[in-house]
Formats: sequence, C-alpha cells, structure tokens
Amino acid sequence: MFQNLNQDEPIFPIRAAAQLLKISVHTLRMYEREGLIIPFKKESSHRLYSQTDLKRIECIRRAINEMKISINGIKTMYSLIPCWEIMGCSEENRKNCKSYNEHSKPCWGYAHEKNVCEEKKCRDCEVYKKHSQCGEIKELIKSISR
Amino acid sequence: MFQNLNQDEPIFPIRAAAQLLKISVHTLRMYEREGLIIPFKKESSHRLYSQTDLKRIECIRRAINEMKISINGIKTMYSLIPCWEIMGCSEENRKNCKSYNEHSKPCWGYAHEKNVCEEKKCRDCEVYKKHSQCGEIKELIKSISR
DNA sequence: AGAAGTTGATATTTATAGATATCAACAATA
DNA sequence: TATTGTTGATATCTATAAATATCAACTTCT
Repeated sequence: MFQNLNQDEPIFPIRAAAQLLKISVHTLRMYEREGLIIPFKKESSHRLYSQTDLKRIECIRRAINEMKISINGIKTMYSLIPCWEIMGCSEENRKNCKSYNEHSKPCWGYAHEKNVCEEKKCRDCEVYKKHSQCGEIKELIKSISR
Repeated sequence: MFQNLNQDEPIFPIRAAAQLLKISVHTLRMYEREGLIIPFKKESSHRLYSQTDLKRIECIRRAINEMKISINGIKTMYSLIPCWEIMGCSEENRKNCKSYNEHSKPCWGYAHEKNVCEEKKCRDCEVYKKHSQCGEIKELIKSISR
C-alpha cells in the first residue's frame, strides 16, 4: 500500500497519521511542540504528514518506548548533531548561533536569525531529514572527523 | 572543607559518599551498574569515591532530576563520545571495537579486547574523566571537526 | 453545511523510571 | 569484635513522563 507514492509527499491529515501510527492526535501535536518533528503545513496551518514523516515518528517512538530514552534525552541528543559542519557555517555564523552554543534542543528548534539557516525551511534541511536516529548521529560524528 | 586534599584521591567509602550526596548507597550502586560511574576499588573490592567522583555524580543527578534526561538517555549520549579520536584508534582497532560500532552505552561499559584500550583502566582514561556532561561532549564534537 | 482541522488551557490516566529498603551469606575494615 | 563493606535477589514507594481526553472559540476543508 502506498508504495507507488512519493515518500516525501505530505498527504496524511493529522487524524489519518495518528490512525496509521496507532496513537492519538494529541501525541502527534506533543511531539511537534517538543520540537521532535516538523510536519508540513499548508497556508491554512493544517498539518500534513508524509510516509517519511511517519517513519521518523516510528523511530522516535522506538527511542521512547523501547530504548527508554526520555523526550528531553532525545532533544539533547539532537542538539549534538554537528549541523554547523553540514551547513558549512562560518566562524561568524557559529558565534551568533544559539544551536552551536547551547545543547538543550535540536537546531531546528531555534529561530534562525542572521545566519546561513535564515532562509531555509528546517523541514527541508538535510540536518533535520537525515538524522532522526542515534545511529545516524553517531555515523555523522564519525564522518566529520576524517 | 577538604580543599587541601587531592581532588582525585579516592577517600570516601560508599556510605560517606552517599551522605555527602544526600542519596542512598543503593542509588550509587545503581549508577555504577548502569555504567554511569566507575568508582575506585581497592584489592578488597570496596568502593572508594574521590571529590572528583562526587562532582561527576552531582552532574549526573542534575541531568536526571533537572534536565529530565533518563539514565538510558545519558548512556546513549555517552555512546556518542568520539573516544576513537581521543585514543587515536587505528582502522583495525575501530573495526573490532564494539564501542565504535554500537550506540547503547559508553565505551567504558564494554570489555576491551584486542585494542588500544585493552591495557588501560577506564577510570583513569581521559574519555571517562573529561566527559560527564553534555556540554563537554558537544565541545568535544566541535573540536574534532577542525 | 457538516466534517475535520486549528490553538490553548486544563485535567486525568497509566506506566514506569528512579530511588529506597530488606534479607541473606559473606568478606574486609579499624 | 563490632562496624562497614561486598554481591544478588526481591520488593516497595513515589514522582512524573508519556499519553489520552475534554472543552472552548474559531477556521478550513470537501
């Protein structure tokens, strides 16, 4: 089912997404409020979820329910993602970047002012898209050191 | 009090350490079982804690109780420490190292066989000693990428 | 027009992590 | 020798994270 659709196409309204994931819509909004996910929003502010979004959320649920990592733990882990390397931030950028200088939530949880992220939408950013699991984050850390 | 003592000298038996930290001895043993701390042990297998150990434990308690990061979250964070960079592990070392290839607990939680860690005591290792807080881990990740 | 969405506040349920305690058999300490 | 420590198992308490639900006023979809 759905194989022939573009995996990144945001097509599921919140209720449908919740049903597919077997959780409540409240939980989905909670994850969003905590900064774990960024669903697509049309002009109307209605949320839409893609297949990729659902996979990401399943991964987050495994972290919480099976690996027993708390939501704040996940946020802190996300804050360790070396986004500055992926984005190629200048020294000046780094100096002004809260994400670079703090470690309580993911970079996509900050309002990006006056830096390379200012123009970009976090939902479409490689940093957000490629690093939802701890394994991926560790691989990234490995890769930047060689 | 205690200022004139060597901060790294293991002098407090478990009960004294627990009293200073205002927690139970069970909690101290639990942190050890979870791999968060490595108290000094004399031949007799009695634990002794240094001032530095106490500071480390206070830091861990802040992470759990104030930052609301679960113990499994802390373990996962520790697993992201690029120990292979600090220790200068060879490609061969890395290939055989569980710590390098997994991400569920800190490197000092593994039995080190056939690698550069084999001879060393983790308690005395820079990786263990210098990186008990998320801020320190993030600084380390920053430093290996330049 | 009716269904489904929005934000925001508030409240409740449930599962369990974190912490504490107890008992046993034994070893080391001072 | 009395105290304090060890491991291991087991049991309980408590605080709270995670999840769910409800209500209100409003907006957007089909």
